Amino acid sequence: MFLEFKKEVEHVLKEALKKASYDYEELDLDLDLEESEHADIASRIAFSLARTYKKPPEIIAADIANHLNLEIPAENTLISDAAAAGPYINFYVNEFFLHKTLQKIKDGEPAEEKKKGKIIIEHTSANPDGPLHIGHLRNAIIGDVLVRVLKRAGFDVETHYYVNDMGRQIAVAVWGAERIAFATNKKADHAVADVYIAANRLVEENGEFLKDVEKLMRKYESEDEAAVKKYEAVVKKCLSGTQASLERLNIRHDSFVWESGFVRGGAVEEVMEELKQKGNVKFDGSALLLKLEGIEKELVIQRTDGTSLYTTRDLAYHRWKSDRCDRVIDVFGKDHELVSQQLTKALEILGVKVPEFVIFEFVSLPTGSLSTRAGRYIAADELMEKIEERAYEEVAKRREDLDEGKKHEIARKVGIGALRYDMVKVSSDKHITFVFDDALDIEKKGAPFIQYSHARACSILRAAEERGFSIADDYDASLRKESSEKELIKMLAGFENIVEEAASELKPHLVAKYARELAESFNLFYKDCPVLNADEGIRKARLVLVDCAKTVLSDVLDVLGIESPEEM
RNA sequence: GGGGUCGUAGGGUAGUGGAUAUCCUGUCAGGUUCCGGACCUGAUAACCUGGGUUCGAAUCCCAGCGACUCCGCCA
Repeated sequence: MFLEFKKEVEHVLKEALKKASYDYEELDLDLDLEESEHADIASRIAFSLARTYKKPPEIIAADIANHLNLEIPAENTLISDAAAAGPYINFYVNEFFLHKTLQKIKDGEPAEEKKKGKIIIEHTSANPDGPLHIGHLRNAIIGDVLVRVLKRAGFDVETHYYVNDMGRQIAVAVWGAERIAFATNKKADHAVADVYIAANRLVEENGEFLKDVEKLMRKYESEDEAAVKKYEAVVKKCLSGTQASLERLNIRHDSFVWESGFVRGGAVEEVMEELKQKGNVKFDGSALLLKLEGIEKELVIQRTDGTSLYTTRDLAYHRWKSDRCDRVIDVFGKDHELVSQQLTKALEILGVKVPEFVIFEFVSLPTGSLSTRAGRYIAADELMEKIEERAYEEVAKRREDLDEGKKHEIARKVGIGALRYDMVKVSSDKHITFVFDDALDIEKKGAPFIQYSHARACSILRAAEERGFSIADDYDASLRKESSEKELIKMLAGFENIVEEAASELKPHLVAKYARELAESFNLFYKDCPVLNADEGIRKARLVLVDCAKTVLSDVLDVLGIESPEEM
């Protein structure tokens, strides 16, 4: 509803500017509208007019305000009032706006198809040689929230997990599996990691083994049947574990795309040939280098022995993706920033539409940066386990009345929710230090705070039903007088706007911030405004509001990939 | 050495040119005859330094300092 309000403000303001003879169009000036704590929307245009018309902005603002025509019948406008406040022109919503906002939420999503095109988004894509750790978790959760935001904003979204099955690391793991048995009592990805780490040690100790590994890699690249079977067994085993972890986090990918497919299908070969023709390439011995504009270092696209490299294979993958959608989005760690630039330049040479990158900064531990080798990492599974345990303690403390199954279910929703919220609430270009105890501290104003508001709303609605109160449309909106109920409705009206913003700027943390503010707003309303104990008229009006708040709280949590428990 | 990102109360964090800088946490002081206190209210306390652009800078530019990171015929 906020967007409709903004449109009307634009219209009314433009009319006033014309009447007051300000040539904003000629001057190519923006109306400079912003949300503000002083008004529902404010315009700062007087500042920019001040220069041209050589008058103080306060005078101009007052002048424009005097020319505003707000004599519109109440059912045709969303504006109640507008006035100059110093150099600003402030606009306020009316009762009809509040009423329409609730009605729209109650009626649900309009059936109109708002197809905005197809997006392929790649995220997580961890090497299949071990379990996910907290670094991957940030990638996965940022990626998943972005997917949900974009879907909600009307895009057709397909999610990819790119499987790096051609690297040396995987080869070591596969080689290791030939001689070391997988532990049978461990989750699949953890069992693979054990073998990989043990194999790594062997290879480091004995140079002969390294040759075996390289032989295996060549066999795999040339599609040797036995090698392919061995690879598939190990990679699929590991991925099954990864998928289980992601599932637990409420994350699912639409498809897993194997890197090797692009080598085997000849796509990599094609890319290299085309780059030779279109790009500025040169040989260094028999290795092939590609000069990229604006990047100091040449990109090696073919090894001396003629085999392909990761980057080349990634180019083939991106071309393939690009043919299948309107926009390509990659969620990459900060360490891939240079790679992303190289990718972009090389794709431009190939005439392929370039991807958009969401780069997130690193996660480190208080003891230093993450390092699988040094054993400085926290496995995602371990973290989820611990946080659910912690959540269970909290639930058990508060809800002795519930049975075990119910308590565990709530603990799972609260624990995973807290984890997900923690990972998206911070802007992705911010480096974060992961402190285990802080993450486990569920008391902070994170997901549980928002879930609690939702549970409260549910609780009121449940009690209303028990007492036989119905949620009806025939309420009297004029009985709504408390500022906290009006503020809450305005917050509800802003939801779609926030989704749009998060989608266009690819900033998932905006949604997290909004969710918290909405919950805050609901809690203030809850404090100020009795619902069930109010007089019938007021009760009716407030029940509708509670119902709508519940809907939006649950919607925003869903966009964050967090479940909304009805009680907790 | 070269490039990039970041620097906001004791710790963490929002805010990409405009009104009194957001929120959490910490510390201190309060609040429930009422629908769930995982809640609410108040106090405390911050824009790294130095220049510049601008009517106006946390925000843009330059320099410095600090943190992290990238600069493989690895992935």
